[in-house]
Amino acid sequence: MEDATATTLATELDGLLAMARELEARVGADQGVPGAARELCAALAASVDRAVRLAGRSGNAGGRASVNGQRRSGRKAAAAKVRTQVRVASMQDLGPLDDGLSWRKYGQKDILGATYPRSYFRCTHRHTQGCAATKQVQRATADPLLFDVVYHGAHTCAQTAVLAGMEQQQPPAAFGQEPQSPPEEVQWPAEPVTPFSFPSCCHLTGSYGYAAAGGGLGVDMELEDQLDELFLDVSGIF
DNA sequence: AGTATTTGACCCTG
DNA sequence: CAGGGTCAAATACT
Repeated sequence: MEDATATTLATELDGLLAMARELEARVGADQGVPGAARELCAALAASVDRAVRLAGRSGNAGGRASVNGQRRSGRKAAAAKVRTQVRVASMQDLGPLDDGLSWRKYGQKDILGATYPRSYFRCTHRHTQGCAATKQVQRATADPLLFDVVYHGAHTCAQTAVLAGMEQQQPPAAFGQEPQSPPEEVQWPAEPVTPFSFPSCCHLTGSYGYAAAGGGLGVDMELEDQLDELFLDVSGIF
């Protein structure tokens, strides 16, 4: 009975942890970020990490269920859903849309009630490494400059390993010790200062009301609430 | 030539 | 039944 819930929770936490690490990495790489923000991000990552441990991945919280050859037939436990709102200064697809990972657009749908269509992205290495991460990007109806980015699932590809690993205490020379050790390329756009394309044109938005979402995004999760608070907090510091 | 994007159709869920 | 998500073929771009 509670197995499904536990599994879902573990999956959610997994996604949270990934995002926390990413956020921490971003903040840590940015020189213009106040120390308080970094501290908060570090605390966030630590807290999430602790939560993950507390949850105990006794279930099969490894990741995706099973990749059947045909269509998905029993998508029971929803994958981790993490919503992020990002505002960009220009309508170009830079900054928040490029979170350091390789995304491939696989679809676009016009959403009822929304002015702008929703784009569907999935990890480029899905066929290569079985990375089941997907994300949806949609412009807010009210603010065309405001993007709603929803992450589904967690990255299992090499890029995520590097992304999460570079922020760990592991020395930069230990890159060859990835858990999965993919023989593929593990290289980035090679940003000297900011590994993440986070130029000075994008900011996390503090205004996080549902009014901007056009009613299309209804993620009823307590985790999201907490995320909202966290992002609000971080945004306030920025 | 290979890869990423676009676009329409199909299928599943609420 | 309507809306939303994914697939797959075609097209565009590098």
